Formats: sequence, structure tokens, C-alpha cells
Amino acid sequence: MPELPEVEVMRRYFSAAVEGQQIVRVSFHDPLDKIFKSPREALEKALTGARFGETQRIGKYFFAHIANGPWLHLHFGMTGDLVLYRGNELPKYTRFSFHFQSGQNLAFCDLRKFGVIQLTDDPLAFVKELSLGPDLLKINPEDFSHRLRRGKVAIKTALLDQKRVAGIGNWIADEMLFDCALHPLTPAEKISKEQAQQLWESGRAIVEQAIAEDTHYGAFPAGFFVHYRKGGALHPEYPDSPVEKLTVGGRGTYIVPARQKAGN
DNA sequence: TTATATGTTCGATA
DNA sequence: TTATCGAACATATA
Repeated sequence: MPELPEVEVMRRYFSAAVEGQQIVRVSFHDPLDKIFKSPREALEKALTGARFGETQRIGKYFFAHIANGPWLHLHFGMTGDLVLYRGNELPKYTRFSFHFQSGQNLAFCDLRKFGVIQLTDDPLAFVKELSLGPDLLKINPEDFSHRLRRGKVAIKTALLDQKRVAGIGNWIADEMLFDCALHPLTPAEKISKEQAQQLWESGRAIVEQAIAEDTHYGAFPAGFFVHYRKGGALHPEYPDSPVEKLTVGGRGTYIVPARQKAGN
């Protein structure tokens, strides 16, 4: 689920769900503590009886301020999700749960357990430590261009590099490259300033559209590449050029060969 | 059975 | 020291 738009939508969902609510207890459902990067005792102590204040999102990293306390950081990995529920039956793949005074509960679900739950005193210091780049929705086109057009790595790999720009994930990178008619293996340093500008515009447009649609991809406009992002699919504008799958930087990468030619 | 999945990190190598 | 690459992580589904 989680690239920038999903995390932003979850941030809003989280804020609405926890507003004004007191946490009466929290519960842990990951026996080997893979996703708890802070000790259970610390999480329990910081959260029990507390309320959340403001929230922040930088790239795919989410932070919620615990009133009069530290911040809670959530990362959703590949399969993380937030699910509001009532009653005692945990949603599938619940790894952690907040239990509010209202009787409402909020589960952090994560099938693959690549997610992260941890405390931090300072979100900005936290992302600085990771050398995280500026958020795609905040960065200006000049900085974007400068950070992207560096090195001999494939442009696809550069787009996914969170240290350059934060928030772009695998499907958005493919969508941007399709939109800009760029081949994913084009070396980053071969991208022109104009192409970088185009990628910047494309990236924001895609992300804003995704947020506006609450990340329900099915609701995206018909021309979006995401609808055809599988081997052999036919984009209506390229009926003679079936979608091809490559592997770039270890990630599945889909292109319309007639539109995205190498060395261009 | 093998391959793949919307992400990040770590070790090896250059 | 920096850049790059591939493997690893955990689990379900095609």
C-alpha cells in the first residue's frame, strides 16, 4: 500500500481517528518484536493514558506527537495499514493496537512485517539521521533536478532513492517515467534539465491525483499507466506495444516499449 | 515449486 | 569516504 500518497491518506485517517481520544491501553501482536524498534515497555509507558497532538509526514515516514511526550514514528513498509475497529476481534495481520477510551481501537496491520513502530524525540533529527531527501510535495523543481540528475545509476533507481527525494515508490516511479516517455535505464546524469522539470511536474500531479482519490487506484483517470502495469497489457494509446517487464535496481519495472525508448 | 509483491537496510565491492 | 549492487527481511498468492 504505502508510497507517499498512501502515507498521507493514512496520516489524515489517523488524525481524524485519534482526535481528542485518550489511549487507555496498547497491545502488541508481533511475538518476535520485528516491527517494534523501541522496547515494548517504552512504547507502553509513552502511550498509555496519553493523547495524540499534531502529525507529520516526510516522504513515507509518519510521525504523531504524543501530548507532553515524544513522537511516535510509524513506517508502513510494504504491507502496513491502519484499521479502525470495535470489539475484541483483531483485524487480520494486526501487529499493534491502540485502545481508546471511546471503545474504538486502531490497529497497525502488516502482513510482511517490514513496518516500523518506534519513539523519537525529534522527527527532523530522525530523518536527518537517515539522510532523507526533501519530500516530493515540498521540493522545488531546481532542487529536484539537481538531486536527481547525478550519477550513472538508472533514472528509475534514482527516483526510488529516498536520499535524493523522499516519497516516490515503485508504481509512482513507473507512472512518472511513462508519463515523461523516459526509459527507466537511462542514466540519471543523462537526464536533461527539461526532462527533470517534467518529472517533477509529473510526480506532483500523480501524487496529488492519488491523494485526491484517497489512493483508490481504480478511480484514477483511464490514461494512467497504473491500469496497465503488468506484462502484456495494452495501453489504449499504444495498442501495438504490449507492456514489458524489466528488473531495474532489483525492482519490477514496467514500460510501454514504443513510448519509452532506451537512450532517450 | 518458483516467482512476485506498493520498502528499507546492510554487507561487499569498486 | 562515497557510490553502487545484490541479498536479506517475512508472508501470501498466483
